[in-house]
This record gives sequence, structure tokens and C-alpha cells, in this order.
Amino acid sequence: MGQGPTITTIAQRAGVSIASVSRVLNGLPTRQETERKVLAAAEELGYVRNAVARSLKSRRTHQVAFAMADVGNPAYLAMLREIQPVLKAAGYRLVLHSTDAVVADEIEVLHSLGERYVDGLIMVPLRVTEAHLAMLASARAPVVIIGSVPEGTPVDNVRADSRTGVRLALDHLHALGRRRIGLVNGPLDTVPGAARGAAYREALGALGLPYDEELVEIGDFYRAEGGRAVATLLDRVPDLDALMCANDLIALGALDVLRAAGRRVPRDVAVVGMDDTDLAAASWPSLSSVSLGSAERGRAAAELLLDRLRHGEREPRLVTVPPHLVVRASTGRAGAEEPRGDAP
Amino acid sequence: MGQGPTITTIAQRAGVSIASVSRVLNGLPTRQETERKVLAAAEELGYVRNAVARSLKSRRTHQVAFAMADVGNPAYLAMLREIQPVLKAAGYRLVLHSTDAVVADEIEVLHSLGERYVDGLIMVPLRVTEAHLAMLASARAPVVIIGSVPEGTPVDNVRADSRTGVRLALDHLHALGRRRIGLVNGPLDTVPGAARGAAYREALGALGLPYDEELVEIGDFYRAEGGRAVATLLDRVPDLDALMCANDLIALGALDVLRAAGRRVPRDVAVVGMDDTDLAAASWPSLSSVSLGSAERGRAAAELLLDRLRHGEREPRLVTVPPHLVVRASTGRAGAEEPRGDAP
DNA sequence: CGCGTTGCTGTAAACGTTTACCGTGTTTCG
DNA sequence: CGAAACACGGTAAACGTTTACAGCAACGCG
Repeated sequence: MGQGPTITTIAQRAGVSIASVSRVLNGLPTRQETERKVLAAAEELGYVRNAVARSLKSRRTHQVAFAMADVGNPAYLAMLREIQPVLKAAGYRLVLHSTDAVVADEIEVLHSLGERYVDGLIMVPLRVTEAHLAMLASARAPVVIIGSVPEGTPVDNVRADSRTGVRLALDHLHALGRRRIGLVNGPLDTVPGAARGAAYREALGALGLPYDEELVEIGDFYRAEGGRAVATLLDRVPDLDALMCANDLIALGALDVLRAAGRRVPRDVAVVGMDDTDLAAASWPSLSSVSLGSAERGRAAAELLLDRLRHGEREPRLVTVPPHLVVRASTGRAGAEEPRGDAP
Repeated sequence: MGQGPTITTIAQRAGVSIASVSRVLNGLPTRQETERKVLAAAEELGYVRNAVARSLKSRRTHQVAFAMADVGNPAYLAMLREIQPVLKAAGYRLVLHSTDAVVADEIEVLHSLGERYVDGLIMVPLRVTEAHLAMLASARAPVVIIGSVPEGTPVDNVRADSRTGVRLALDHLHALGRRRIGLVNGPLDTVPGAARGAAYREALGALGLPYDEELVEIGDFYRAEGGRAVATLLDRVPDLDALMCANDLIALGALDVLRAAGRRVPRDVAVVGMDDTDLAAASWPSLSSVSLGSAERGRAAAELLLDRLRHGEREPRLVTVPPHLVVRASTGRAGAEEPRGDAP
């Protein structure tokens, strides 16, 4: 674990200059004899190029950062799963930042781009504040934002379309004959919470259904809170026949509570989740869920970043990934349902 | 996005030498007046330290790599979730490597330590080959291996104890009165497959139950394959009353197949999974599962690495994380069960 | 008043590469 | 046969820091 060999060591051993060593190692034209000597020396010494020194000179680190709120969140993980191989294939390493849902941490990540330890950044901000915009305008490396960013912000941008997503879910429920469709949402001061709430109202309108605020309940984006919200909602509106849940965890909470209340899913109440996480397929009954294309967004972001790293300056691009509905048992047709259960 | 300011720029602006700038920025004793000028200049110029140049000089990158087979695997993710904050708190960035279950990729990661782009590495190898051992012996940076490594290998090592884990599960099933306990395993040429198979046999012995190879079926560590293996097993041994599954995905497949076959869980057949992933809590009935302490292993690995980075040479350490059984509905007591279902 | 401290600052070397530039020896061609 | 072209390879500078060392002014003390 001592001092590894450097090109200087090799140069001495091979009896040539460090410039020749460098040229050989970089495949620049060299006399065969020189090449042979250098390669032999490198081999014997077990030489490995020092990435730090290379980066200093070349101003390229071959690293890209991915910053999101929480390593544990399946939606971010779906992105990560796509981003990783794309970057790897292009010869980039991935530096992972978890900002713990703290805005100051996100700003810090943007600031640290100035340290030049990465060539670019893919970020999923919780919400985009003034501070974000200021940092983005002066960012010292290319940035791709997953999420919505105001018109004119000088970064590539990848968006989901939860509006259409909610719409797809409600259309589906409507087509199944459901008319009393509740919404179980997360906090309205979050970007997804606000968007999904508005989309719900709008989609109802498009279907010619009345908006009834009795049918809306706000909890949080977790299973227990979601379940609690559903319980409240069930008490208030006993005749509801479908639930649109703002994410899959809430939907799992809904399944728990419905089961405990003796409501059959989907016969009595159909349930739709959102994000189409792994959990949706694992649950019983399996959960119909609106995919907002996390994987596709991750891939698109990685490709935008690579493109910019390769081709330098160009107009910022906007990519919007369309959602799609994954139909499973929780909204399945008659017969595809779970019977009354006696859960522990 | 042009050339950022360097300490030279600051030095000129402040009318001092670059050495003074460096000293001020590193908090070394300086005259107040100098400090003021330097900080003012740095502030005006929006200076940020160049991490690459720093690393070159200091031989420290403040980066640590984590290498595992597959970003999508929940067990690795549980580790990652613990590793990330520990490293972050200590001022290290995390570089993520996914080796796609290819041994050559793992070797490559070990080799690339010579590039010195990280200060250390945490690796979860699929299996430890001769090539691994050779690379580990000559690794150019501290390495922590999660998994088992032969006595005497010069690396810190964190192990799970799946032997005890299987034992816990079988004890539990036995205590519930189950006597015909099947094993649904993954391939025997994998480390976990082999270990779990042996542990099953041993645990049966300890309980005074006969080992019946009829009760063992090999599939793969995925849901569909697991389900298929269970179907075969059910055909062959219709009277089995419990299933030990080598991971949670297999167990989910088991639930699918049992439900389709009209067997009630847990009344007719109790099911235990392994790894205690998020999916275990999401499924219905929720899945009893043996936790092998992925999170704890991740944390232990991160702490071992940090300790070594701080204190340099010391004897390699071995940490074994004890497993524990998480009891949920799939082995619940009578009444805590799912009734006969008519799944889609 | 001279000398050893003390406190700060500047010069320069070093970290390990890449690369512009120049010198040397060989080839080519008029 | 001499000049021009060429192919290689060496010297040295640069990337942006940190830091050993030396210089210098002010100061205390005998």
C-alpha cells in the first residue's frame, strides 16, 4: 500500500523521458522499441494511472453527481437504476448525494460544483426556490434538473406529467363505472401534492363529475398517514367506490384500512396508487398504479447530461415524459378481487 | 461557466502571495489585515476551492466507493441507506459502482483503486475468487468486504450469519407446530444458496426433524422462479405445512402460488422469507422474514472504513452481524390469517 | 545597542499528469 | 551531395493547490 509507481518511475526504468511514457500510455505515435520498453516497465511495476493528476491537467473528472432527497425512496431509486448504466457505459463514475430533504443541502451541492470534482450534475430538487435559480444561473458545470423549472432557466430539464397521470387514473375508474372517487393526497405545500390535487379537480371536471371537497383528504406520503386519512374519509363518505392515492405508500395504507373495514377491493372500492413502485406489484391485491416514468426520466436526464458534456454549449432542452397507467388487481374487473379478509 | 478564479487570482486582487491566500483559507495564523483582504477578494470573486488540485497535493480525495452487484437489489439498498449518511457525516462523498453481477467488473473496481480517485472502498462481492484475493492483497487503498473472506485476508470484513438466520426461522416454525417444512432455495453455486441449504439441513437436525430431500426445491432468487419451484414442491409433497424461502422474492412467489392453489397462509402453510426487505411488509399477508441485518452491516462497514481511514494501519477486523426474525402475518397465530382467495 | 526571538509573509518546490516546443538524427528529393 | 522534410523524443511548463524554507521587521532583553 506504499507509494505506487508514477510515470517518472517508469521513465527511469525504461530509460526514456516521462513525455514518452505518457505518449505510449495514451496511444500517441511512438517508435515500436520505445513502446515496448515502456509497456514492459509499466507492466512490471503494476502501474495504474493517477486519476486525480489526470483530472487536474485535463479538467475532466469523468464523474457525474446525482442528487436526490432520500436514498430510500423507490422513485429516486428507479431513476438511479437507469442513470447508473448509462453513465457507466459512457465512462463516467457516479457520485451519489442524499440531501435528506433539506433545501440548504441542495444549494450546497450546487455550490460544490465549483470544487470541480464532477463534470456535471443531475438533481431532483424537492422544490425550486429563488436560491436554486440563482445557483443554477451561475452553476460551474452542466446541470440537469428532474422536476419543473421556470421557463428560461439555463439548464436541461426533465419533467413528469402528473396532471395527465391523474387524468388516466380517473378515466380508468370512470370507465369501470365508479362515480364516488376519493382523493387521498399528501401535503399541499409540496410540489407533487399541489399538482395532484389540482389535477384531480380538473380531471373530474373533464369527466363531468362534480368536485366534492368531502371526497378529498390530506395526509402524508406514508403508509400509516395514508391509512389514517383513508379511515377519516371512509367515515365521512361511506359510499365512496374508488380511491385515487397520491402515491403507492398511501395506497398500501388504503388497502390496510379497507381490509380492516371489511370493504372488498376492488369490488366495493377500487384503489389506484401512483409512482408504480416495486411495492405495487408485491401487495395483495396487487395495486394498479400510475407510472410517472421514473425510470424513463432518469434515463432521459442521463442522456441529456452526456449530450451536453460531449457537445458543450447548446440551447437548454426540455423533455416531458408521459405517464402511463399500470392496471393490476386493485381495480381489476369483477372476479379479479380479494374476498373479505380477517387480517391480523 | 468560464474559468473560475484560483488562489492566484485572489492573490493578485488582494495584493498578497498565493501562500498567504492558502493559509487564510485553511485557517492558519495570519495577520488580521491580510486575512481581511483575502477573504474580501475571495468573496468578491466567488472563489471555490478546487477539489482536484487539493486531492493531488494532499493525497486524499474525500471520496469512498461502494460497489455491489445491482443497484436495484433491496438488500444492497438497505446497506446504501446506512452507508451514505455515515460517510456524509464524516465528510466523504460516495461513489457508486454497480458491477452487474459480473466478477470481472468487481476485479476492475479493485484494480481501479490504483487510480486513487477514492480513499477507500466498501465492496459486496458475489463470491470471493482467487482473483479477488490477489487484488485484495495488493489493494492500493483500504477495503472493507461485506461477505465472507478467508482467514488472513488483509481487509476488514463484515459478515451476516445466515446459518443462525435459518435456524431462527425453523425454530419459529417448529414452535408453531409445523413439522413438514420445505426449503425453496436459489442456485447452490451461489454463496447464499449454499449457505442456506446447509443451514437448513443443520437446523432440522438440531430440532430432531429428519432431512428429507423431497422437501427441498431449487429455483432462483426471483419471484416467478420461486413460485415455479413452490408449485413443483407442492405437487410432490402435498402435505407440507411450512415453507422456508431463501429470500423475500421467492417468498412472494410462494404466496402467489399458494393462493392460486387454494392453500391458506398461514393456516395451511406458514411462509418465512429472508432479508426482510420492504416488500415483506407490503405483501398480503405480510411476510415473516429473517433479517440478516443489511442495514447494520452497511453501517458497520462504513464505520470500519472510516476508522481505518482515520487511524491507518491496524489489524484487520471481523464484525459478524446477528440475524433476527421479524414475525408478521405469514406465520401468525391462528386467526391472523388470510382466507381462501380467488386471485386474478 | 546588538542579538536572539517571535510573527508573519513570500519564494519555490512538490503532487502526477499532459502537451507545446524544440532539437536531433534520418530520410527524401532536386 | 546538400537542403528540406520528417519522425521521434526530450525539456519544461502548466493544471491549482499545500507547505518547507527563508527572509524580514519588530520586539524584548542583557
